[in-house]
Amino acid sequence: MGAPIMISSWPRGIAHIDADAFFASVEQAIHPELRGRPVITGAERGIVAAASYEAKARGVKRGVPLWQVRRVCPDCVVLPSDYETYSLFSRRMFSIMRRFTPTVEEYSIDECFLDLTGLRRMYRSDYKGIAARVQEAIRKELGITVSAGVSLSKSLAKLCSKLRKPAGLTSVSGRYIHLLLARTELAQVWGFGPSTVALLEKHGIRTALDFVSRPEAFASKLLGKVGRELWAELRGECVYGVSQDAVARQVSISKTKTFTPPSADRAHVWARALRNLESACIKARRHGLAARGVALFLRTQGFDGAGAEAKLARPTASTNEIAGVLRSLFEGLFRPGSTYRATGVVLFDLTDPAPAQFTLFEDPRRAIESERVFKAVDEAAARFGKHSVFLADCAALRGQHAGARGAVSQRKTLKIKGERGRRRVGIPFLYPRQRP
DNA sequence: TCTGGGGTCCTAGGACCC
DNA sequence: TCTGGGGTCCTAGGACCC
Repeated sequence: MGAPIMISSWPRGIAHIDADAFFASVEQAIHPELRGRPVITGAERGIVAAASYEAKARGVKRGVPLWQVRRVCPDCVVLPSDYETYSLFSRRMFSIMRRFTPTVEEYSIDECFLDLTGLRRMYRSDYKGIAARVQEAIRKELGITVSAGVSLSKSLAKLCSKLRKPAGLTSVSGRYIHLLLARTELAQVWGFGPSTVALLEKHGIRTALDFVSRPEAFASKLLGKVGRELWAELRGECVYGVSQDAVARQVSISKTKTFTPPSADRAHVWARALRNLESACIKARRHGLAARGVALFLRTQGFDGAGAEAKLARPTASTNEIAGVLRSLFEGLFRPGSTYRATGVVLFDLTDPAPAQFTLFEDPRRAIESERVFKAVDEAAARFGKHSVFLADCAALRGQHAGARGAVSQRKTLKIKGERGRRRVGIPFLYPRQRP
């Protein structure tokens, strides 16, 4: 028995659109011979990134190692992920939706929110009908299906879109919210992770309806801001707006790589870190961004992670400029005798590149030169493949001498913080996993 | 048999400043 | 030197999401 649900007086129409098995669906759209067959992507990583519905029907799940896939589904077509193509499809999908409403928030490569509020008259249709037309347009034009949920808030719309997949369409109006919530387990709520679920269960809460039936003060006190917001959202109050901006501003860029076999060799581990830095810088330059800080993580064979970060003298995306700082971080973290299995580099405090702002100590000609060099590197990479041009230290990866280290200079204003600390943005796997 | 990466945001507590 | 109050900024750590 739920408490009556209050709804806001403004009748919102929020839709959540979620592509079905997106990567796999795109592959099937492009390669008709794959339609109807079990297809998965993720060959390059050794785990399932996406599984087509045919594969799912055979028991293949996201995230499982490929050797397991071969066991349960030997005739599965295993493809490497082709992100360029997927993001192309993604952009086309979003632009189709923008024909229906300008208020499209791109939440991830295969998901978005639409604000349909106020459009019913124009389309001579209820919100559900508009969503159906969006679905149809995408199916016709791109050859993939999407599932849609329509309700009064983002959180509710997201629950709805999950209800029927693939190609499902579910709309829940204020009057029926309690029915939806009664059958919604806590873990299905967007924003409730394992910790929160465990906490709520200790208070005898099992379903989303149990949660919203408690007083607001309870949610607020137990879970803080997020708890209060979700409490309202689930009751049909639109707390999270649908952002108009095409893309949210990126805050950090990280590159992490596990390598096998693990290594205790200083030059090798350093070369790995440097390669991560190169990848991160390439991405930053591609997005026209510069970093004000860099962090390095080393992960040992056990579950230890050590990380450190430093501020940069000025915002930059030049591998050469950052390499010196990274080297210092590396020297502070690397423990001889330890065996490492992964390195991670994070560029953070991203900003627009600041042209021609130099510190007293550096040579402007050199910085400009460096910029030109990396422009050329990016062009070479575009033509010959990523890492076709690489810093001399990376030669360690190719079994050559790691000479020419003088090519990277040390920053004078280096500050190292949080040494030994486990820190920061984006690399959760470097942290020890919680024992259940 | 332990499965990879790539991200964002919130909060508590300390440092520092009136 | 002790005693209080109040505010801001930064950091480390958590939690979650795709």
